[in-house]
Amino acid sequence: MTVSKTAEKSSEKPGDGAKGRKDAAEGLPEALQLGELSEQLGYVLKRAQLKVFENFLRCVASLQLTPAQFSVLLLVEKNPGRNQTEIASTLGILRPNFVALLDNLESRDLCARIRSTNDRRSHILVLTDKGKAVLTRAKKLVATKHESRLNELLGQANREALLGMLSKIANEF
Amino acid sequence: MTVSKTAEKSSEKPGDGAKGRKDAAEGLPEALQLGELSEQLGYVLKRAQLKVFENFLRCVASLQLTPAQFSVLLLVEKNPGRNQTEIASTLGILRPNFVALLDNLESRDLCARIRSTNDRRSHILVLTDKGKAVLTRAKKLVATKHESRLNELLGQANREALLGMLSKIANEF
DNA sequence: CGATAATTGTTATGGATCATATCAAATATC
DNA sequence: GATATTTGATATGATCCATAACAATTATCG
Repeated sequence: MTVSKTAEKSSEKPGDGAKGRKDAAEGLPEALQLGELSEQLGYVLKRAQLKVFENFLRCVASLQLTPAQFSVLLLVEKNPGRNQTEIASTLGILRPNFVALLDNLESRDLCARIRSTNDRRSHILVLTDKGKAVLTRAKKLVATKHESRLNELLGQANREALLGMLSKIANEF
Repeated sequence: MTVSKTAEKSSEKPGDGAKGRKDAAEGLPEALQLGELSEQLGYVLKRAQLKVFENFLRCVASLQLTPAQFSVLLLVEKNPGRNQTEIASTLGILRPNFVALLDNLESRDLCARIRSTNDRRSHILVLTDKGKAVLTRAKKLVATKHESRLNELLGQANREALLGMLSKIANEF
């Protein structure tokens, strides 16, 4: 967390090598220099992602939804009748790891597995009434508390540009 | 990983609800609709971050460096003489988890722990000669193969704008 | 048709990452 | 000098990510 605090005042020299500089006597904590790190795409991307997830969790804390769970609900709502493999793979989740995630949503009566009639191997996924209601509330919370935060921070135009560039990276990098 | 691959060999169908429609006869794979998911900041951020880390690993594969290890080397080079707690905390790494990371770098003779003379509790961190050489090569690989990829994809101006917005999110969200 | 291959959901499992509690040694504080 | 704090370290658990393997079902094709 305490990362890019952007070096406030480096009045003194940073590295003291091995010979002494009494910190307690001098007082200044002396922030580190990030240097080229702040220009590294991966570094800044990861930090931003952590902050965004953290904020997301706070915003929907009342509904007890993680970003992954929210994305599953969104995708199932938009594509009702798909099976586990389809939903999981489009989210980049491996099938084995998707089982526990679904178990959780199903145990909370947000989502249901239904045996397909034309392929009795697969489980068709649908949202329950409660799942739809929770998702609706989640969308509202995310829109008003989470995504709106971006507009305040970047402005509408920049926000759209950012999403566009990130999508491009996600798809074409 | 296999997310936005736009459904290659999935011989499935879209929403068939519970009643059957034979897919094998029809043919079309019919990709899922991402819907609002593609507008979710967290979703697209995470996907982009995974792609970028993946690409980073490929680019510096010859040096066997992870993004985290690279960031440690960069920060120690820029701030020689700092101790483990300082380096770890500015990277957002908890002290206990930083130990194994450092053990690795030290075992490969890229970094060294030196007992501080004025505080014999702390370990001063410095890069070894080999560490400096490896970091120099890593920087070159990252600049020419990794970061340059962004310019090709977004252009110089957009790349800078992207980094600026991500930094803002990382610091102010 | 029937033997074989492939798919679906699942379990088991291991690795990597992340967080907390705790400890000994050294230092700071009062 | 007694107590508290800091530093690096260990142990441990949670969570996430990836692979192998399995039973049930379906597809393939000889």
